[in-house]
Amino acid sequence: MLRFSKLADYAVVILSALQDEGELMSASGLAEKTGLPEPTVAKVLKLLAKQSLVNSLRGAQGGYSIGRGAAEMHVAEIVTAVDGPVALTACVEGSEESCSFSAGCTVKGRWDQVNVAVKRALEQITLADMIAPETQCNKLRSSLRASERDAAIHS
Amino acid sequence: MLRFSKLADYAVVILSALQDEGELMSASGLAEKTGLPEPTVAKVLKLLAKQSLVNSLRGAQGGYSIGRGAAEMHVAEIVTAVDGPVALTACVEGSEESCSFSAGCTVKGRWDQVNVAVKRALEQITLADMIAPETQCNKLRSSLRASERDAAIHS
DNA sequence: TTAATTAGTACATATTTTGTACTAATTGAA
DNA sequence: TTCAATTAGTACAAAATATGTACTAATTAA
Repeated sequence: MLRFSKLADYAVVILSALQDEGELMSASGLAEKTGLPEPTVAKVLKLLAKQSLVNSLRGAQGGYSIGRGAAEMHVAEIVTAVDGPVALTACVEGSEESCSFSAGCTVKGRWDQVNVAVKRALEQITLADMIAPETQCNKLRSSLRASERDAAIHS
Repeated sequence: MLRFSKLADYAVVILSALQDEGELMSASGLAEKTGLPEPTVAKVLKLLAKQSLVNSLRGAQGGYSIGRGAAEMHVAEIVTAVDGPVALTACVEGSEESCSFSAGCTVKGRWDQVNVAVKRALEQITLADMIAPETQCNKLRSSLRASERDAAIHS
């Protein structure tokens, strides 16, 4: 099925809420605003803070603020921050654990290009795209045009 | 982490083996050739057959053959066949189950474009790309043959 | 010093994936 | 016709993973 974890979903919702607010917000405040369970929000925020996608401020009156503009924040980063690096199968180059069937394996290391392709796709969509309605359609249309061009060339 | 299931990995290995052989092969034969456990191979083949990525022939002397040329078989199809449709989160348009937090959710349905982008990326890579003309094994074999020839000539 | 707040870690539960087993249906051949 | 080989379909136990929660430590403004 190839899916992201729910945490990635939450992360986007939380970042969106944070950006919407614009100012420092506590984890509990964000939980209230988003309607997500507080411990989960806290967990996601910690993960995002580790990658500097949000700035954290400890202590009383502390809280979180968004780390950078929504247009400069790629989906790839967000997903990676909460779910770890994009590595679609065990059979990727550089992976420590070699699969036990490698002897007869004709596609060893070939998932690499798939990884790269997916990663690239995720890098071309930003948080801003996910929040703003117009940008989304425009981007879709233009990438559709691009792939139609490609198809025309290759055929 | 965003990963494919192992089944998708196996599917590619099996299809590759099937294509390499070129003729009708039984599930057990493929299991032997690939080194994968037989029940797993059988399971994958059933899933692939359902989507016509392999042709199945029942009965004695039956088996599986590849459904179409490797260059016409996209990774997207293979992954979809074994893992189900690409649907990265519950929050995709058309999804029956609306998430329980949709009230405060500002990114409702926005994962759609991410889905589309990933799907498109997977559609641009074929089984042929993953097998690649010169696999490591082929390279090894051919260089081995070459050195054997050299040895014969020089002796 | 105290209260508020994040950081880090560990863990029980729920869910999903994985691998296997079993039965039914189909087909070629003796 | 009957048998043996083989796929189709389904169900399920075990393993792996994700999820949500709790707890303790560290930090900081008042």
